[in-house]
This record gives sequence, structure tokens and C-alpha cells, in this order.
Amino acid sequence: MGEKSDQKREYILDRAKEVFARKGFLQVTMKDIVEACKISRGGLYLYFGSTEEIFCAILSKQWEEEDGDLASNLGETVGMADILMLFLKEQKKLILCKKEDMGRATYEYFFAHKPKDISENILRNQFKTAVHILTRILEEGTIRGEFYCENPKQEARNLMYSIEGMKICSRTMGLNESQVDRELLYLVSGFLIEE
Amino acid sequence: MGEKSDQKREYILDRAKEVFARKGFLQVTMKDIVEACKISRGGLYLYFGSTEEIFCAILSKQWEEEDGDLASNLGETVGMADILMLFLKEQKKLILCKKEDMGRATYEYFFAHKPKDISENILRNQFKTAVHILTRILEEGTIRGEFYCENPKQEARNLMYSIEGMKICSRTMGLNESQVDRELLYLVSGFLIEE
Amino acid sequence: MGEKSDQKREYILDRAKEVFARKGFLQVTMKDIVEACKISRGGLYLYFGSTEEIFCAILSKQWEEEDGDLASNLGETVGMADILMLFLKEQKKLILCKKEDMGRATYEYFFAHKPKDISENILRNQFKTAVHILTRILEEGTIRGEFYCENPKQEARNLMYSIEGMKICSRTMGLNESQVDRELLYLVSGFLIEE
Amino acid sequence: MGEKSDQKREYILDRAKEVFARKGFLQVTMKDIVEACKISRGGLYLYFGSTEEIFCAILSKQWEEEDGDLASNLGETVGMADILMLFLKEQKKLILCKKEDMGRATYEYFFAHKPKDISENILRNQFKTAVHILTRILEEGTIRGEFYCENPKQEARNLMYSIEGMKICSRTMGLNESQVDRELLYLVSGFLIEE
DNA sequence: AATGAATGAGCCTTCATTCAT
DNA sequence: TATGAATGAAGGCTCATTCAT
Repeated sequence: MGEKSDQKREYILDRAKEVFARKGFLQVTMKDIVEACKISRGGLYLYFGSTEEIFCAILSKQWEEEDGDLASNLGETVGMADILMLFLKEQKKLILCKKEDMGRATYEYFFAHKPKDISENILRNQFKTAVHILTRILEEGTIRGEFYCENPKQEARNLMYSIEGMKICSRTMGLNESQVDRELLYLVSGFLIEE
Repeated sequence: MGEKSDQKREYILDRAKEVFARKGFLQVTMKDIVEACKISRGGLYLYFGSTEEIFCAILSKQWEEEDGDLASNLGETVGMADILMLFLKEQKKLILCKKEDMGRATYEYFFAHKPKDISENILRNQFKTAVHILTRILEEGTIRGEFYCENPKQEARNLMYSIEGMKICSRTMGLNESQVDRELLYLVSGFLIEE
Repeated sequence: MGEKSDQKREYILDRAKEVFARKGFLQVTMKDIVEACKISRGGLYLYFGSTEEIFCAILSKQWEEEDGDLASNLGETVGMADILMLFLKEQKKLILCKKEDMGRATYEYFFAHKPKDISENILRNQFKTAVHILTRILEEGTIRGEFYCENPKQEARNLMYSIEGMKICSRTMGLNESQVDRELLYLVSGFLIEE
Repeated sequence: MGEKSDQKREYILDRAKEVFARKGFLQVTMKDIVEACKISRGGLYLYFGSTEEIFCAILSKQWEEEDGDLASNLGETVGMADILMLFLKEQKKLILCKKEDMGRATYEYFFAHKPKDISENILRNQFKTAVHILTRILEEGTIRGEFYCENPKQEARNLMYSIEGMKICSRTMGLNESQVDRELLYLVSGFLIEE
């Protein structure tokens, strides 16, 4: 066990992630993952007992990795507006499904698994973290005179709900880049002070 | 044929709708619907060939029925702010899943059925219609001096994206009424002129 | 459903009984029964959900059928010794597994399914019924002067335990007819009055 | 090899015995035993190739150990009635499953493995030995005037069949201590001379 | 000797779909 | 039209057994 197993575990999670990205959560079977991994049925069960277990493992891993991506840059000498743009650019990718991510799978998973232990809900945590980062950006930007924003926290929340809305609209009814740009621009224009 | 068949068709759709509202789209089987309808397996197949067919039929029906619910009131003597509140109240119900609707099922369905024929995409049409109605409300309200809104169309879009975002957040991570109220209030405060 | 189904149900039970008689209980799979019945996998599940369910159905059926086989003859003009011999002859068949019965399967089943609801335990009921019948035979025979038996109930119990013992010995270590005869003769000799 | 291996062999048999006592024979898997032994899968296969092999090894070992437990006491100055009581007390424990023994497992094993090589059948040997011991007890007791028994061998056989019957009844339909006592008392009363 | 990862066969169960009535 | 029995494919899970280390 140990090192070798961990490696294979990671390998399985990586392959499985591709499968989830392609098929969502509900329609993925253990067989799908077995085939994607090119291992035996029994082999997979050595590591994970169900698609749910695999899915949760991927979410956890992702959560750990993402930690403090943007947050670290706060307080640097870069302009807050730039950081905000960086943040929105990332979100835009997610909205437009540029990088085949697990968005759909995640939605499907949490549709069916209502938040029992609310603190355990990764989606919630992700959302809260995003709001937190945005709030700090808005606050700092306001202090520096780059933004005009009376209620940064609320504004941050508003931004995130809109972005979530676009994510879902993009996946269910299709959105193109210019539509997203237009909307993001409008959102930002509410507090951005043009030079 | 004819009338009698139509009646049964409607009956099936009504029962099926309850099932979809309860279980989403992907996890509903023909068996589930057969049982909900208390008809025979073969009987169901006389009317519909798959869950997808049934689901689409429900969506179409719904679309026809909803048509011009609110739109009809526009132009009446009631205040636009009141109409807006009525509209938001309806949306709030959907966000909080007060009336067990097919929200989740619809998301699941359109996740998997990417908008091929875009004009056929009902979600898109619903969204566009909602934006259209909101736009008219905002325009009329602005004319009447109830709102201050420079770009009603864009504002309407923004509102709808936020609302979509809340819908999804409510279903996946849980939202309570006060959270929704706070957000809606904030959104409206951007253009509502207080007396 | 109804008649037709009942017929098939019986058919399945009959085939399954052969399987249980051959393989015991624990080693019988749904697949075995499917094959014995020459029906489809799903077809079997239409009638029974598990080997246990099938097994219990067979036991119940058997229990109903056996009812009052010997008991009916009591009180006739035949000699009690003759009736006793008839009874023992039946038991001898079971001991020697002359008719491939479900003895082994039944033991295996009740080994694993400890008597929760004791009154429901068919083995117990069968045993009690046998003891009851024997008791009546002994009582009546004593009255008629064919037997000398101070405690018919206890003697009946003793007989049945010995017979049970022979059943198990026959199945596990092998017994031949003369061994059984010798033992039964000895048992009977304890209360039989020779002419 | 040699000593060390033997030690491990014994260790495995001891753990396996517990498993068999708990689950019978048929439902025990190699996996169960591997887990009970806390050794590796491959490790177990170095010593035994199947559950059957393990089970037989346990039976053999047991047989060797039990040898002449009671037999040794015969001829002492103790009363034969006392020795008989000792013997019956042991049997009572087995009947009531006081010490979790391999009774059920043994039955299950011999149900499926019909006595091919009859002399090899351990159950048979155990039974014969028990009968032999009982016979000697009865003979000696009769000589000493403690018992009145015309046919000790046959009486011994009868006793053992009854005891076997109670064992099986206890395991399949449940017997309590007083029921066993009553039956044993009745059996003994047939030849015991009260002072 | 010993390990334990890996394989693949085998059984379980559920459904979509067909078809004789 | 309507029924529901029947089929068989698909996916889930567990183990006996092997084998590289």
C-alpha cells in the first residue's frame, strides 16, 4: 500500500474526473470508470466503493488544491481592478465551459444530495470563499479609490449570484462569449470608477 | 381516439410531472411513471416512447399554459412597482422550491441535451420571455417615474441571471428566505425610486 | 394475473423444490432456479425476490398439504400398532432420504435463520404436530391394551428426538435400513405389548 | 519450514475455527479467514488451498485432541452414575450451544460431502466413539448394580440418537435448558436404579 | 515465506421494451 | 386500445485465485 496505492488512487481520480466532466454525475457507472482507467472491475472496488465515493474524493482533492489561488495576491502592489479582472476571467472560463470541468456533475450531485451537514457542503464553501475574496477585493479597491462601493459584501454576493446564473444558463441554454462579456461589464460598471 | 386519448395523455403528463418534480429527470424510469399513473406498462408505450418524450411534452404544455400570465397586466392602472413585486414574488417561490416544480428535472434534462436547435430550447425561450417582460416593466416604470433605469434591457438580464443563480444555489447548497429577500431587495434598490 | 400466474407460481415452486432437494438451501442461487425453470432472469423476479422467499413459499405450501394426513385415521377400527407402524414407515423414508426431500435444505435454512418469531417456525410446528399425533396414538393404544405406556407425551417426544437424530445421522454419516430398523424396533419395544 | 510453519498453521486453524463456529461452513469464504487471521491473502494460500481443506484440518486436529477424554476415567472408583452424568452434562452443553462450537459447520460440511470413504468420516467416528464410551459406562454400571440395562450397546445408541436429535432441534427450532433436562432425565430413568 | 494488488468470473437486481391476448 | 407477463441487456458487487515483488 502506501505510495504505490496513492499513485493509483490519483490515477483513478484523474480518469474518473474526465468521465464526470463528460457525462455528469448521475449517468456515470462504475463500469464507465473501470473502462476509462483500463483496470478490472474488482480492481476499482479496491480503491472506491461507488461513483459517489469517487466523486467526493475528486471534490475534496479539488478543494484542497484550489485553496488560496487568488487570495495570495491580495495586498500586492497590483491594482485591485486588475485582480478583479483576473478573477472574472477565471469565472468566465467556467461559465463558458472552456476547461471541461465537473460543473454539470457537481450540480447533478448536489441536486440529489441535499445539504445535510451544511458545513460539509463543498459547493457552499466554494461560494462563500469566492464571495469572501470578492469582498476583500472590493473593499481594498474602494479604499484605494479604484471602486465606489457602499456595501462590498452585498455587491460581492450579487456578483456571484449573477455569475452562478450565467454558469447555469450557459450549460442549459447556451451563452456565447460576447453575452458573458456584456453582462460582466455591466456588473462591474456599477462600482468601477473609470479613469 | 381523439378526445378520449387526449384526456389520458393529459392524465399521464400530470402524473409524470409529479414524478419529475420529485426525482429530477435522469433518475426517472418508465416504470416510475407507469406506477404513478397506475396503468399498464404497454399502455404507457401507446402514448409515449421514453421518459424524454414525456418530459418534452410536459415542457411544451407548460410553455403554452404560462404564456402571457403577467404580460396581460402590463398597461393596467396598477403601479409598475407592484407588478414588479408580483413578478419577484413568483420567482421567489421558484427559488425556494415552495411549489415542487420541475426545476431540477429541467436542469438535468438540458444539461444532457445541449441546445442543438437553439430556437427549440424552451429554457432559452422562458428566459427570453422573462427578460422581455421585465424589460417592459422597467421601461414603463421608468416612464412613470417609479424607477430610474438607464438600460432596462440590460438591467432585466442582470436581474434574471441573479435569479437563476439563486435558483441553483438554493437547490444545491440551500438558501433561506431572508437570504433571498436581502438579495432581491439589493437588486431592486439599484433602480427603485423610494417615495 | 390470477389463475395463470398461480399456475406459474406453482410451476416455479415445483422446479425450485427439486433444486433445493439437490443442493440444499445455501448453495442455491436465483440463477439455478431460473435455469431449472427455463425462464428468464427477470421472469423469476416477477414472482419471487430471493431464494429465501421461494424456499419459504415451498415450506408453507408443504405445511398446508401435509395437514391431517395421518390424524384423520385416528379413531378408526384399525389397530393402533398398525397406525404406529404406518407413521414410522413414513419417518423411515425421511430418515433414509428415500424420497429426495428438502430435509437438508430445511436444516440449512433454519441454521442460519434463528427462530425469531417462534410461532412462525415451521420446523417447530412440524415437530410439535408429529409429537401430538404420536401422543394420541400412544394414548389410544394404551387404552386399547396394545401398548403399555405411562407417559405417552414424554414417550412421543423421546421417539421424535431419536428419529430426528437418525435423520441427521443418515444425512451426515450414513445409515442403512437395517440400522434404522433395529433402532426403531428397540424404541417401540419399550411400550409395545407383544401378543 | 518445520516448526515455525506448524505454529502458523495452528494459528490459522484456531482463528478459522472461530469463524466456522460463527458462520457455519458454507458461508465462510477464504476472505473471512484471511481477515480473521490478519494475514495476507497469498499467505493463507501457502498453507491451505480452500475452506474445505482448512475445515478438514480443524476436524482432524479436534479428533486427535478429544481422544480418550472421558474414557480414561472408566474403571476408577467413582460411581458410574456420576460418570454418566458428567458425560450428559458435556452433551447438554453441546445441545444448548453453550460453547460456540463447530456443530452447525460440521453438519453443513457433511450434508454436502456425502460419506465417500466411510472410515474417514469423522462424524461417524465421533458417534461410534461416543456410543462405545456410553456402552462401557452402562455395562460397568450394570455390573455394579447402579443401572439395569439388558442391552447396553443398543441403549447407548438410542441415547446418542436422542442427543443428536436434540442438538439439531436446538439449532433449528430452539430448545431451552428445562426441555433438555426433562428429556435427558426420561432417557436415564429407563435404566437408572434409584437408591 | 509473505505480501497484497490485480484479475475476472459469477451472481444479484432492475428496467426498457416487446408481444400475445 | 389496453394489459401485464416475459425477456435480456446492463450495471452492481464479491470472491477465489494468481503473481510480481
